Formats: sequence, C-alpha cells, structure tokens
Amino acid sequence: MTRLSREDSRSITQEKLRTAALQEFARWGFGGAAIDKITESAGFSRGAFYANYKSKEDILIDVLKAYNNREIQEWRQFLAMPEDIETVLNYMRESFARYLGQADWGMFVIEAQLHAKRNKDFAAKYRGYLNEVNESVRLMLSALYSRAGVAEPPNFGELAVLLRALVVGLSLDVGDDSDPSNAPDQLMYFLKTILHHA
Amino acid sequence: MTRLSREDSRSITQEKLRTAALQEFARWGFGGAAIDKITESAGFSRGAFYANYKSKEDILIDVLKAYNNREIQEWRQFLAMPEDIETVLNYMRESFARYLGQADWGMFVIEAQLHAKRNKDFAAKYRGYLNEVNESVRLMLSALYSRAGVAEPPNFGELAVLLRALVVGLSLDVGDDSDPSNAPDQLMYFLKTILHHA
Amino acid sequence: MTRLSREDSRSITQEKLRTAALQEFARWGFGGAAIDKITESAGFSRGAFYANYKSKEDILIDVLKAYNNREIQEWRQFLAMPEDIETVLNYMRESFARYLGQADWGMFVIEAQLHAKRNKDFAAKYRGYLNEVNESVRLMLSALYSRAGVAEPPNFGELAVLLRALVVGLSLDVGDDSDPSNAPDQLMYFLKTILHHA
Amino acid sequence: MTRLSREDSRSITQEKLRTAALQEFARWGFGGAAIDKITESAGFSRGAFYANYKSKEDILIDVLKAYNNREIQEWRQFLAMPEDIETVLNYMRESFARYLGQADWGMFVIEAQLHAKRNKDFAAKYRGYLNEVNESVRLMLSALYSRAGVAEPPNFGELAVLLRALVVGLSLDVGDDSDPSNAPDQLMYFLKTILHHA
DNA sequence: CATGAATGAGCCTTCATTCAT
DNA sequence: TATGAATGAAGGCTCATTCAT
Repeated sequence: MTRLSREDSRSITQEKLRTAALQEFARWGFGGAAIDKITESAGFSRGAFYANYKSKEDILIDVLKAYNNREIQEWRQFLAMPEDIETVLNYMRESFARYLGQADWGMFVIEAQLHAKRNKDFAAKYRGYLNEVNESVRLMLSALYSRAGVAEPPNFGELAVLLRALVVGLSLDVGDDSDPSNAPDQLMYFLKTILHHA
Repeated sequence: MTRLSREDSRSITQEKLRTAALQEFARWGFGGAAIDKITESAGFSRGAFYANYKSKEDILIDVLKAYNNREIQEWRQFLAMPEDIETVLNYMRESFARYLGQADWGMFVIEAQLHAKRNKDFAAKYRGYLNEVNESVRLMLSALYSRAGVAEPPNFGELAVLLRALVVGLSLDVGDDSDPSNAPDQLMYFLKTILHHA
Repeated sequence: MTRLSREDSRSITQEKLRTAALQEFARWGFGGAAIDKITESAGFSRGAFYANYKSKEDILIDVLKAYNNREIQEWRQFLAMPEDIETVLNYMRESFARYLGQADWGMFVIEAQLHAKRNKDFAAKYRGYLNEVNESVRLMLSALYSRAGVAEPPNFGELAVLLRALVVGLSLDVGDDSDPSNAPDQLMYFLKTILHHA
Repeated sequence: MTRLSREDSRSITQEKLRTAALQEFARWGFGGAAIDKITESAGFSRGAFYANYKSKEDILIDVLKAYNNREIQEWRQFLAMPEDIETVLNYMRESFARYLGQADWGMFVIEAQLHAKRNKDFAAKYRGYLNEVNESVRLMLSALYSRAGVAEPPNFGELAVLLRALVVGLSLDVGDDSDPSNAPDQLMYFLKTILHHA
C-alpha cells in the first residue's frame, strides 16, 4: 500500500477545497462566502486553507481555472467530432441543461464576474478567462452554423455575446427551485431562431 | 422663504438615502454595501438611516418599490400612445440604452435577485416585484407584436422571460466601462429577429 | 369646561412618565430601559420626555422621590394609629405582600441601588433616599416591639438592616411568576422569631 | 522550558477571561458589561473572546458554572468533616465574610439572576444552577442543626430560602465601600436566632 | 502539511440626547 | 409644551488572515 506523494496529497486537498469553494461562492457570493465554511465542508481546518492558498481570491482564481479548463476541454472534444446538426443541437441542449441544472457552476461564474466588477486587480486576471470562454462559445456557434449549412451572419461576433448573456440571465432566474424551468428549451429556441433567420 | 415641513423633509431625506443606496447596492451588492457609506454619500449620519428605515433590507425593498414604480409608470405611459412600430422600437432602444447605460438600476436589480436567492423571507417580498415586472415586459412585447401587425407566437410567454434574461445578462457584461458596448443594438437585433421569425 | 393650567398639565404628563419609567426600570434596569419605550408606553413622544426631564437619571430620581414619599406617608399614617400587635403584624404582612406582589416598586428600588453602585454622582443623591427609608423601617420595627410589649434588643439597629436585606433578597427571588411564593409568610416568620427571641 | 500545549493555553485563556468577566458583570451588570472591556482587562483582543465563547451569555454561563462548582466543592469538603458546632459556625462566618467581602461573586450572582428574569432562554439554564445552590444551602443548614443537636423545624425548607435571600440582600447593601460593614455578624445573628428559636 | 488560537478591522444596530419646527 | 428628525458614541459579533505548535 503506497502512501501518497506530497504532491498528490496536496492536489487532493486542493480539489476538495475547490469543490467546497465552488459551492460556497455560488451560494453566498465572494464576499459572503466564509473560508471557515469552505474548509469545514471540505473536511479541513482553517490552517489547511492557508497552507494551500494565499487568500480567498486565490482560490477563486484556482476554481475558475480548473473548472473552466474542464468545461472547455469537453466542448473541444465534442466539437472535434463531425456530427450532424441534430446531434450538435442535442448535445448543446444537454450541455445547457447540465449547466443550468446544477446551477453551482453558473452561479459561481456570475459571482466571479461580480467580483471582477468590484476589484480592478482581479478583473485583470479574470479577463483571461473571459477571452477563453468567448472564444469557445464562438467556436461552438461557428460549428453550429457550418453544420447547419448556413453562412455566418455579419453580426456573428455579437451573437456569441448574446448567447452568453442569455445563459447568464437564465442562470440567475433559475434556481427558485420550485419549478424545473424550461430554460434549456428557451435557449434552443433562441439558437434555432437565429439559425433560421440567417 | 418657507422652511420644509416635517413630512417633506422626511421624504427628501429618504429620496437621498434611496439614491445613495441604489448606487451602493449596485456597486457592492447587498452584503457588501455598508450603511455608513450609504448615509455618508447621502450626506447624513448613521442614525438618520435608522430613523427612516428599520434595517438594510428595509431600504432594499423601498428602493425596489420606488424605482420599479417609476419604471413601470414610464412604460405604461408610453404604451398608452398609439405609435407606429418604428417609434416603438426606437423608444425601446432608448429605454434599453438608458437602463444599461446608467447600469446602476440594472445591477441593483441583479443584486436584489441574488439577495432573494439567499434569503427566504426577502424572496417572498421580492416575488411581488417580479410579477409586476414580468407583466410589464409581457405588455410591452405584446404591444410590439400588435403594432408590427404580427401574430403572437405560441411561445409568447417565454419570449418575455428570454428578453428579461437577455437584459440581465447584458447588464452583467456591460460596465467594464472601457468600451461603450453596443448592448442596446444587440437587444434590438434580438427583437427584430423574433418579430420576423414569427 | 376649564382647561388645565400649564402646571397641572405638566404634572399629569410627569405622572404618566413616572409610572411608565417605574415599570421600565423595574423590568429592564436603568441601563436597559429605553427612553423611547417609556415615552411610548406613557403615550408621548421622545420630545415630551426631554421637555420634562433633563436626562434618564433625572426621571430615575423623580420616580424614587415621588414613590418613596407615598410609601413613607402610608407607613407614617398607619404607625400613628395605636393599634394592637396583631393588627400591626397583619398590616405589615399585607404591606410586604403588596410590595413583593407587584414587584415593580421592589425591583425599581433594587435597580436604583445598582445604579448608585455604578455612579458616584447618583450615589450621593441616592443616599438621602436611603436614610429616609432606613429611618422608616426603624420606626416600624420600633412600633412593633413596643406594641408587642418587648424591649428592643441591643442590636436593634442591625435588625432593620437585616429586614431590609431580606425584603430585597426576596424581591429578587420572587417574580419567577410561576408559583405565588410565600415570601410574605417568610418575612412574618422572621419578624415573629426575632420578637420571641428577645 | 516546555511551551504550553494547545489545550492548556486555551484553558488558561478562558480562566483569564472568566476572571475578567466575573468582575465586569459584577460591576456593570450583564447588559452594561462590554466584551471589549472584558478582553482588554484579560489581556486579549476582541477576537480571542469569540474564539472561546459563542456569545456574551455563553461566558456568563461558563463563569456561573465554574465558580459555582468551586464554591460547592468547598462547602462539601468542609461538611464532610465532623466538626463541632462552634467550628461550623466559625467556618460559615468566614465563608460569608469572604463571599460578601470580595463582593464580586455575590454581585455577579445577582446580575445573573437579573438576566434570568429578563431572558426566558437563559432562565431555563439558570434554573439548574439555582437548584444546586439551594440544595447546598439546605445541606449546610441541615449540618448546622444536626451538629447543634437541634431538630429541624417544620419550615426548614423555607429557612434556606430566607438565608439565601439575606445573603443576596446584604450583598446589595454592602459595597458602598465606605464602611467595613458587619454583614457577616448579622448573618451569624440570624443563624443563631433560628437555632435557638427551634 | 495541518491545526487552531489570536488578531483587529469592519459592520449592523441601538439609543441618549439635541434641536428646528 | 410637544413633536420627531438627526446625531454620533458605543457595543455585539463576523471573518480574513497570521503564526506558534
């Protein structure tokens, strides 16, 4: 039975902290999230946190990077496959549903964005993440148009912005918990509309 | 030179506090807004706040009501006039621009929504405001379709949700201050698309 | 229908304020009593209070004087009558019962005493009241002994102190509301014991 | 030179806080005592307090328990010894003198009682302490009677109440600092009287 | 690495008091 | 005389962060 190497143990701790932080930030916002709650729900003590991260903002950045990488990774993998338009739309629908359904990641991103609005230093670091996401969304939309056999409209760049705004806006609406919400359907309606409109 | 009556003086104070609170909430969120900052920026002392409001949440509600009333009032006034579709679209564009431009009101609403997500008691009170807004947006969209001579599509109710989500999402994006943002144009594009698509 | 003179109106207001203050001080202590609660429960506004009293301590003193005068007046009146020992004991029993039963006056005195312990300036004024009470208690005890046909013991002066201490101590115990408490009986037992012991 | 273990360090801190709190509560009452003053006089910062206690009431309870345990422990130890009546009376005299002399503990108990009168939740917890004390006083009185070779009178249970009321009442009187007060003597007089009276 | 005791800035709220009406 | 708007000191409590163990 081999022990974990220092590095592995460290990265396991960090992953647990990240998971807990994602939840806490999503639920209570950056300012409202308490480090004690994060470490406690991760099964550690206060000290473990500061052994792994310099500050609260530090773990915000780490969560943003780690989860964003996974998200983008997934998209890229999917887009690499030459599926037909129906499959693509279905995949996107599921993707949205997951995104809006678990809510945590969506809300976390919103809170990160809010923190960026309030904090110049963080805003600079956040910008990098934003560009990656925008690029990914653009890629996805582009794939959509090409597989639908439709030419990209002149305002194509803005469509990506619109799409992301929609997802963000729906994220905020969803989460009243009561009704399941048909937000994914609404997003699909939006996509189909702009595709046909072209 | 007549002095102000008690009542007038009180309502002027409250208006000043509301203005300051709107800004502070929009900028720092409900949890992050400091009452001291609100009163200071309104030109009062800490105590004046509590002479007028029972708590921080109390003024949140008051701001929500007061501004929402004005917003809806304005919409209703406009919709009462039998303008042609171009005028309506222009008005909406300006309306959006103002809404997104001053940013404060948009961000304030988002922060109120976030607070509602975190606070059951407030959520109950917030629901009332939400219904009014949704109704107003629906009215506006309805007017749009009728003046464009276009029949309302079957998913009409969801369009209002989409539209509000878009506004919210764009509100969050805008405000990076640097570029003027053509968010209003994007909203108009969305409106025209769904109108034509019908 | 004649209007009230300035002075009468003023003294009515003060009496209402005194009644309310007595209760509030008794229930919440000097520090814990809120002037707003006092004025409100007296049916006035904050301002009325300061039109009649210079400060919170000011009304404390006024209540102390006014009620103490009544109390002592009553005692003196009774002691002037040449009743037999049984009647005197019965009267004292009733007196104690009333004192401990309504609790307010007893607790008020305790709170006044506590305030004196914490505040040198007030302590000086309080001393005057204390002397009067001690003198009255001594008179009452003296009457008791003489009417019982018993000579006052050498430590007579200390008995008054003991008696007052007992009343104060029982005042603090009583008031758990649940059981009626036989504190008056206990006081009578004490009196009879020292009488027989002599 | 070994440093203190975590646990020791923690309990030393708490003991210091308890000592400071006892004084502060005794002097200013529960409401009037400031946590800042307590921690400062204990040599700590505000935060140290909340690292050790959940609230102001929390330390009130802790002080009550800790000191009460010591007090009762002492009594029990003494009562276990089969001394003659003179020794017992002398011990009690000293005990009273110490209790009334340091004043703090006596006043603290009074303030705790007052807080219980004003606070239902605390009252419930306080009741437990009260029962223990009453039981201890009863034991002590019982020992007194048995060693004096005197049968317990029918109202024996009430005598314990009277005794405690006396101590409380005298506690409040004493502390005017000026004169040394012969309160202990008065208590002894009371004890002897009821013993002889039997 | 991890623990948890301690720090201290910051925040919401209460309340005695003042003063213009 | 009474009203109530405004002041500002004070206090309970939270929490990011530091550091000795």
